[in-house]
Amino acid sequence: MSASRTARERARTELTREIKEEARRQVAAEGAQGLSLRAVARQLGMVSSAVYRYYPSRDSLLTALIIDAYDSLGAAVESADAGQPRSDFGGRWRAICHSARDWAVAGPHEYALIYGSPVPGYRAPQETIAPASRAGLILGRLLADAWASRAISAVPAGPPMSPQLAEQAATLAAAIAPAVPGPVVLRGLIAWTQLFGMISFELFGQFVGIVDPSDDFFSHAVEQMAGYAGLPAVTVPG
Amino acid sequence: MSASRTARERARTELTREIKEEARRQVAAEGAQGLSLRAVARQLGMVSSAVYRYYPSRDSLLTALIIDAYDSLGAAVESADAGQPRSDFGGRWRAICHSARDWAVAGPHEYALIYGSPVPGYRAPQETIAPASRAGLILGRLLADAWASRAISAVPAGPPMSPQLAEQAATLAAAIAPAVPGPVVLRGLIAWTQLFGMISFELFGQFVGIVDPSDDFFSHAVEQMAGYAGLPAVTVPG
DNA sequence: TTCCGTCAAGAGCACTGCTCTCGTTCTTGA
DNA sequence: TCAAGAACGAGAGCAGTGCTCTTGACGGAA
Repeated sequence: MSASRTARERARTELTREIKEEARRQVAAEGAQGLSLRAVARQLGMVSSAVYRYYPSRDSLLTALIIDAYDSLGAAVESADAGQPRSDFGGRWRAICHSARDWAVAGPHEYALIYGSPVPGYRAPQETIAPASRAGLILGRLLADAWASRAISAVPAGPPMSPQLAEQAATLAAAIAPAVPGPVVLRGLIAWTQLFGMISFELFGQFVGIVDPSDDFFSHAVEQMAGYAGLPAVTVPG
Repeated sequence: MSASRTARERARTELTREIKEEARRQVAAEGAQGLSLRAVARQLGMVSSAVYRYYPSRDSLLTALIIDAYDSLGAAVESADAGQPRSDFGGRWRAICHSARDWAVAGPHEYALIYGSPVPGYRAPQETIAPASRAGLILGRLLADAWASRAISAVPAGPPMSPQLAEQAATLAAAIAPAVPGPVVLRGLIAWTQLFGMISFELFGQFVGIVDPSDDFFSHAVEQMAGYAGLPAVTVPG
């Protein structure tokens, strides 16, 4: 009842953390498939049923790991973005892309956890959507900054948008990049899907025998998509 | 000894096929995780150990399904491409993209099988790489046709390629799109990764609350990437 | 001190992939 | 034609899984 919690509460939060960390180790080593509650319990010197006092099911433990993974990626992207001059929009875009890829390559199983195929009967719970959008928010802020300082000025010509798509783009802009026109936001989203398509292809083996290693291709594509999204490219502005 | 095989051989190929089909049903319904050799055996009225006479392991059965999935996707893309006038390069690109997406949406679990995270300790065997490249070959042929008929003429300006990337692009061009310059092939590959990034995002729930439904966004992005890759867009040529 | 809630432990259920053995059946070569 | 041998289905069994239930001990609050 004092300022510090009771011994029981401290033990509880401590064990909850230890279980999650051991689970993360297993996922990092073997993938989500290799996560076994019994193995976690064994490693921690407890019996399997005891783990259920802390996580009601295997899925809930997996959800905790998913949230952590989203957060970890978001933090990596955030710090990469923050490491660039705020007005160097091309540099920020490159930093964002490369930090996402580096994060994924460093922990492919954790990447697969969030951007791979969803696990069996798993449905993303509500608690995951906020952390999931964290990385995307950085891109939105970059677009907003670039637009506000007129680094992106001309609304690109392109095929006309359907009313539904225009509304979706407006809603998305309002959520992550206020005042940025729909077409610009859409270009950003297209570049975003290209980025993660590329990371997935690399990590899931689709580039083997095509572009392997794919470092140079990645950098090249990031540069190309910067230009496509209206952000200044590295040397050749057009 | 006659022209037709023995009864045993016929029974064997028949049962092999039935096992695979039942397995495909299970994967389509529950995902790869839900594939159980015992359940397959039960459904076919045999004992579980008998299945091992036909597929030496669960992974080998999964590999057979993966090959079939690649082939099925390849066939869908091929027929969509063939359904367009050979010189309508924009139409062929759109048909390829939409057929790939339609195929994926119709069987999301089969899509996840080949473009999702690889299963546990699974390493893609040699037999999968040929079927895996089938869909990509169609894109290569499209690029080659478009280039040969000068529908793509100007080699796009862009950031310089590293020697390694240039060599990779040349090798790739030689394999799937002879005579097409590296930068054009690279643009095609970037558009290709964007396409599958988009399909994965849609199927794996990353578009929920962003662009949902994503039909219009998909069509829009396909159009944009057509322009990016140098293929004629639907109405606005620039 | 009493007493209730939390806890670890263990047994147990239903399931999995996979292996081994045991008869039976089909195929092939002499 | 007939026997050797390969292929086959059936069953038991092993080691592992997620999860549930009960039991008994312990800690913290009244």
